[in-house]
Amino acid sequence: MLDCDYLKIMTAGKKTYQNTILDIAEALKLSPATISRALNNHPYVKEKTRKDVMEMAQKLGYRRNHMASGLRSNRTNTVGLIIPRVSMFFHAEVITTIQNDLHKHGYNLIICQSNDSVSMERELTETLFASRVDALIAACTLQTVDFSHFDKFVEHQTPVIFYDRVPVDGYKATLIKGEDFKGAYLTTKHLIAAGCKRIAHISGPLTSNLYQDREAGFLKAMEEHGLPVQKEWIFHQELTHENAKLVMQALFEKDIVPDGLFANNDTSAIAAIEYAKEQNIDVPGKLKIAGYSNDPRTAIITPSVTSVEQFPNQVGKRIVEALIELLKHEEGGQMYKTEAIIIPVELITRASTATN
Amino acid sequence: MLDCDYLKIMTAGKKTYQNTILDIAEALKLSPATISRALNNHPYVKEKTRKDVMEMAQKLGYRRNHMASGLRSNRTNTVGLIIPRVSMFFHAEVITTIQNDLHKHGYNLIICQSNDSVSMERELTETLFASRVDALIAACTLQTVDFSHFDKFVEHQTPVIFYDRVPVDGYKATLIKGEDFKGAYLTTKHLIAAGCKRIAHISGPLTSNLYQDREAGFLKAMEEHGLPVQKEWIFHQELTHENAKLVMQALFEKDIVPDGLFANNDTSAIAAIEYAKEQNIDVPGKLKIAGYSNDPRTAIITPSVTSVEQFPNQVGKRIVEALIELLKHEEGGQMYKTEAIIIPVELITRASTATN
DNA sequence: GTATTTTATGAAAACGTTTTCATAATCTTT
DNA sequence: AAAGATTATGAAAACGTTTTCATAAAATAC
Repeated sequence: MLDCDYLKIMTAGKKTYQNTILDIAEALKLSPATISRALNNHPYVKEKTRKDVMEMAQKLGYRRNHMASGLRSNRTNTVGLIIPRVSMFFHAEVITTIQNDLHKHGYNLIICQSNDSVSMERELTETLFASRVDALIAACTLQTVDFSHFDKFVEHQTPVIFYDRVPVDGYKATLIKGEDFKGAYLTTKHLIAAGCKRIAHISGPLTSNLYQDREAGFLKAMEEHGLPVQKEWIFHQELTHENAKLVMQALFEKDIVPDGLFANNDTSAIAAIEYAKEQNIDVPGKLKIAGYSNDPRTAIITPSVTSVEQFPNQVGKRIVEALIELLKHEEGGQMYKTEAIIIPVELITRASTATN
Repeated sequence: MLDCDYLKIMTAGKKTYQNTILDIAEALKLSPATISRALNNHPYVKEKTRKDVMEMAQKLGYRRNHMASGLRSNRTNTVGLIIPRVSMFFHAEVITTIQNDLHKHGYNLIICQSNDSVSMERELTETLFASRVDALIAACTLQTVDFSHFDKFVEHQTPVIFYDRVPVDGYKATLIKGEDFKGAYLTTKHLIAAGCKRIAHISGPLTSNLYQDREAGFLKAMEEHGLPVQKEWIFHQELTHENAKLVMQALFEKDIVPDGLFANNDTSAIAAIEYAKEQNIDVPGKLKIAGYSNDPRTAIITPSVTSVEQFPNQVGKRIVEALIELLKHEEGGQMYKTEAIIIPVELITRASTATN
C-alpha cells in the first residue's frame, strides 16, 4: 500500500475536480499560507519546501484561481482595451502587438469595441471597471469630447493610456500619439512639390484632436507655399468609402477641379482612385492622391497610393512598455506619464503622386 | 441636518473608495443578501425594495465586483478566444462579430494569439483555464494535430467551440466550419469552365483539415473533368507572400507552364498576380488565378482576383449563438453540439479568371 | 552560552459576493 | 379564523486565495 493519500483528492466524489491550495497543503501536511508563499516565490520559504510544493502542484494539476487571488490581492493581471473596431488595419496591428507583449508580462487582455459609439464606449468603461482591470488602454471614438467616463479609473488609481484619439493634454492619463501634424504637413508639401496647386482635403470630424492636428499641418504647408485654401474643398465627414465617392462627385462636377487630394485615410483615397478610374481622370497625371495609414491596400491598387506609415507595431510596443512601467511601482508612483509619447510617422510615396 | 449618513461611506478615510453591497445594505438598513438579490433580479424581493436598492446603488456609484461574484458563483461571464493572429482579415472580422454579440449577452472576451505556434497555444489554454473562462473559442494552429491541451475544459464541463481549423469529428466540442471541400471544388470547376487545362494548386500544410478538404475538392473537380493532376504542381507550404513567389518562379522557369492557379489564400494569389505582372504573363489571358477568403485586397488589385467568400461575420454570429445556447442550460445539458455547424461559401468571380 | 537577528511556518482574518437555510410576513384557501 | 402556501428577508457559510500577526526554528552576534 503506497502513501498516495492525496490521490483521493483527485477522485473524491466532489462536484468539481478542481484542486486547490488546500489540497496541496493537506497532501504535504503544510499550511495553505506556506503553499501560497511557495507558489508566489515569497523569499521566506525553504528551498526544499518550495520544491515539494511545486511538485505536488504539478502532480495534482493545480491551477491558481485567478478570481480568488484577484479578490484578495486586488489585482487581476488583466488589462482592458477599448477601441472603435478590431477589424481596422491600424487597430488590428496595434492589438496584435499589445496582446503579444502583455502576455509576456503575464497579463491578459480584454478587448471591447465601441463601434465608434460614444454611449457604447461609456458603457464599456463601466464593464471594464467592474471587472477591476489593472489598467485601461483606449482609442476613443471620433465623437468623444467629454472624457469623464474615464474619471473613475483615474480616481481609483488605475492607469489609463490613450492612443490615436486622445483627450487634451492635462488629463491625468498617459497619451500616445502619432505625429499627425507632421504627417499631414509632409504629405501636403509632397503634393505641392509634385506640382499640385489646387489641393482638396478630405478630413474627419474636427471633434477629434487627430484631424485638428492634421488639418493644421495641411494648412501650414499650404500657407508656406502661398497656396490659397478653399474652404469648400475641405470636407469634414466620417471617412467612409461612400462619403469619399460623394465628395469626388461634388468636386468634379464643377468647372474648376482640384489637381491634388489629401485624404485622411486610405479608404477615402482608394475610393478616390476608383472614382478617377471610372471617370477616366488620369492619376497621377491630372490628379494626385495621397492617403493616410499605409493600409496594405495602398500598395496593391493601381496606381499605388502614397500614404503615411504610422508604425502600429511601434505604437503597441510603446503602449505596453509604458503600462508595465506604470504598473510596476503601483501605490505611490505616478499613475501616468506627464508627457505624451510620440510615435514618428513616415511618408511613403507611391505612383499616385508621381511626377512627369 | 439631513439624513445622509450613507454619504460618510463615500468619504470615509478608507484606502479605497469602492462601495460594496455592504455599504448599500447599511445605508438602507437591509441585509447584504437582500441587496444581492435585488441587484440580480431575484423574484423574491419586494418591488419597493428593489427600487430603493437600485437607487442607492446608483447614488453610491456601486459597481459589482466581478471577481467576488465569480468566485462565489463559479461563473466569470468571460469567454476566452485563441486564434493564430488578430490581424488576419478573416479572423479580425470574426472577432469583431464575436465580441459585439457576446457583449450583448453580458459576456467579456479575452483574446489570445497563438502566433501559429503550438506551444504557445498550449500555454494559452493554461492561462485561460486558470482564468476560469465560462467557455472557450479556438481557431487552432495549422500544426495542431494533438488537441489534448483542450481536454481540461471538456473534463471541467466548459464548452469549447472550434472554428476554421478544427479537430476531427468525435471530439467533445462544437465544430464550426466552412464548406472547404465545396469552395475548392467550385473554384476549380470555375477555372476549368474558363478553359484551364493545366491547373497548379498552392495548398497549406496537410496537417490541417482545412487543406485536406480543399485539396479533395480540387482533386474531385479535376477528376470529374478528366484532367490530369500533376503531383509536382501541388504545393504544401505556409501560405506566405514569399513562398508563393518562389512557387511561381519554379513553375514558370519550366517548359510546360500552368494556365490556371488555385491558391489557398489571397496573399498567395496576390503574390502570383504580382509575379505575373513582373514577368509580363497575361492574366487572365495566359494564366487564370483564383484565391481564397475574399480579402478586400482581391477586389482592389488589377486584375481583381476571383476568390471564395467565407462570410466571417456569419461565422462569428453562429459561434455566439451556439455558445449562448450551450451556456444557458449549463449543468446537465450537453456541453457541445453533436453535429458540426457548416457556414456556406460563395465563389466570387472577378477579372483574374475572366474568359477572352 | 545567551541575546539578537533572520528565516520559516501556521492560524486566522480578509477580500465582496452568492446561496442555503431558517424564519418572518403576507396572501390564499378552507 | 386556522392552516397552508407563497413571498420577503436575514444570518451565516462558502468560494480560494493572500496577508497580517504571531511564533517557532535556525543562524548570527556578542
